[in-house]
Amino acid sequence: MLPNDVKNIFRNYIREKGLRNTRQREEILDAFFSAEKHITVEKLFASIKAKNPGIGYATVHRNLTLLCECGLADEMKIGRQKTRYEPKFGQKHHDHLICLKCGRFIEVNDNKIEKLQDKLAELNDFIPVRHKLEIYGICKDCK
Amino acid sequence: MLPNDVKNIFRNYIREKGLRNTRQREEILDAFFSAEKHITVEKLFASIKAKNPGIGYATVHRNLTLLCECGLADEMKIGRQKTRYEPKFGQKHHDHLICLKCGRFIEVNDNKIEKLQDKLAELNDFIPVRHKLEIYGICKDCK
DNA sequence: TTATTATTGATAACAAATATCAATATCAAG
DNA sequence: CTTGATATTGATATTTGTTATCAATAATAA
Repeated sequence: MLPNDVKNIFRNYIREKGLRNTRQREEILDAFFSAEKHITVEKLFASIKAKNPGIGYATVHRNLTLLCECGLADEMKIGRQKTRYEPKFGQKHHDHLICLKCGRFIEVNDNKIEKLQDKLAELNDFIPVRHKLEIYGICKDCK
Repeated sequence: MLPNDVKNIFRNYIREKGLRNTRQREEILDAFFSAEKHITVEKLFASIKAKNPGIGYATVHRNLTLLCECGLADEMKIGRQKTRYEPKFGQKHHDHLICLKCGRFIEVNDNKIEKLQDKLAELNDFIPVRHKLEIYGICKDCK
């Protein structure tokens, strides 16, 4: 079961934007937060369709976009793979170690690196807004 | 004019692989290293076509891939934009500050960050191979 | 010079993301 | 609770960027 706060953020966003809540939206929200992290539209669609064969691909896609807009998801494109979506709620920003063999994502965080990044930006007269750090390599299980 | 070393790397790679050199390949190599950095296939194609209307899109695309293979180019995908190619020769690895307003790329490097990344990987029993750091924000001209 | 075969250029095929649209569902207002 | 306006859905078409196909051509070694 997912935290009520998540549902509230979602419902409030919908209300504020003058959108409407639907059975499908709730379903997609639930499924997305229970599913594996870094999921593709295709996989999420399949998992929802298993319980509700009526669901449409476009609906899942559209609502993942909506989740990104309201800050509950992050879109990530890795190389030539299809777009993945990562649920986001409360948790701190993190970077990724990505295994070149098995494709596994490991979430990591290093405050020193973050600070140095800000310094690096400042040095270039650049106002940092967000960043993305991906380290590609071989994970411990694939060594 | 581009350094002879670049041409030699290219020609040697072609020879070693049992490929053949062509007028188009030389043209694309020249154009790529004279063009703006982080160029798309489309733009490079257009700029070559201006001088040589006979050139084909597929040829440009194929040979950018070839340049990546021989280490003279890097492919980069930013968000939902089309793939960009960055000429690479001699220069050290670098990261990018990317302006959210004008789209400008600023190349930066920080040795401390690189070292901390290696440490971070090691901490997770992960062998780093390469990485990508992109800081998105507002550049000094767009403030 | 010739034979072999890699390359080219035009275009088809492909895959993922996005747009279209008639049918349906939501929800505010009465 | 009903109703009307209109947002959403689901199926599918379209678009977009990338990659594959293939006959004609061109590069290289013998």
